[in-house]
Amino acid sequence: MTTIDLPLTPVATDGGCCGTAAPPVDVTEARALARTFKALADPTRVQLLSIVTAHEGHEACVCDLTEPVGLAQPTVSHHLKILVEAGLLEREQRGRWAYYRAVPGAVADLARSLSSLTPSPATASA
Amino acid sequence: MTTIDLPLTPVATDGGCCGTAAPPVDVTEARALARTFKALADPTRVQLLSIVTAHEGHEACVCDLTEPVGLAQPTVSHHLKILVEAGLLEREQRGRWAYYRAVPGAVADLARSLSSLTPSPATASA
DNA sequence: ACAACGTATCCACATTCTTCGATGCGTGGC
DNA sequence: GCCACGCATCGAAGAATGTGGATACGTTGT
Repeated sequence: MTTIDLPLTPVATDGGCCGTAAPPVDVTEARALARTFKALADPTRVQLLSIVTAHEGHEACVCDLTEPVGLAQPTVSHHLKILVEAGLLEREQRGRWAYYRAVPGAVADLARSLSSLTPSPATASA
Repeated sequence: MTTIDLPLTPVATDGGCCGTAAPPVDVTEARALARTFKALADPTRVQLLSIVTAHEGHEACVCDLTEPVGLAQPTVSHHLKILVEAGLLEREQRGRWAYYRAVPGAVADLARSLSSLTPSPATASA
């Protein structure tokens, strides 16, 4: 689990020799971003998210996912759990089946946060 | 180092019970995406990319990065190498120093690929 | 109640990752 | 030529992750 308690390594308000033009991301934000990226840092999970998204009604049960990724059912459940904990998928149990669905704005929000790491092509005229 | 040789698990042209509405990402594309996401799956690397981006002239040497992230120099070099191999940073050696710079379109392209995993908010009406 | 089915959890193993000290390589200054 | 400096590579230790068999849990049907 390692629920890190934020030692908060100093982000170096101003390091030393050169000076920063704009404040970089906070350490907490970096950790949050890394945790979400870690959920997508596995080919199987990228496939799962894609397959679920491409599925009819944007939802799929585990039985639909084991064959495409070619892994055992416990492994697929494990990966799905990671995606759910990352806020990328949400689980809904209907009857005997557990349907997984992509959280609507999650991926778009992640893409936005990702773009915030890079400078806007016009912001820095230098 | 397990340079996987593309066993290419079948992406299940049509799995079985439900049927897919649109073709999900290819296994090769999923692997490529996962590899790039893995480069950002560490808080230190997210910080490094952000710090380099926020730096004067969008470039920074290793000596500017060790203090902000609070890690030893070999560790920072290791993380930087991973970011370079992921195509997110590029290295340029000027004199004694190695300057790292963010590849201009890399992050934006990654954000675009990320958005391609989720259905466009207008593409899927029903 | 019992059996069958779909999923999640538990446990163990193999692989990978993160980290840093020691060291080697290339550059610049004397 | 020699030393100082910045950085990369090597090697190792500890932690985290991916994987699947065995199994428990909840639901459905008889």
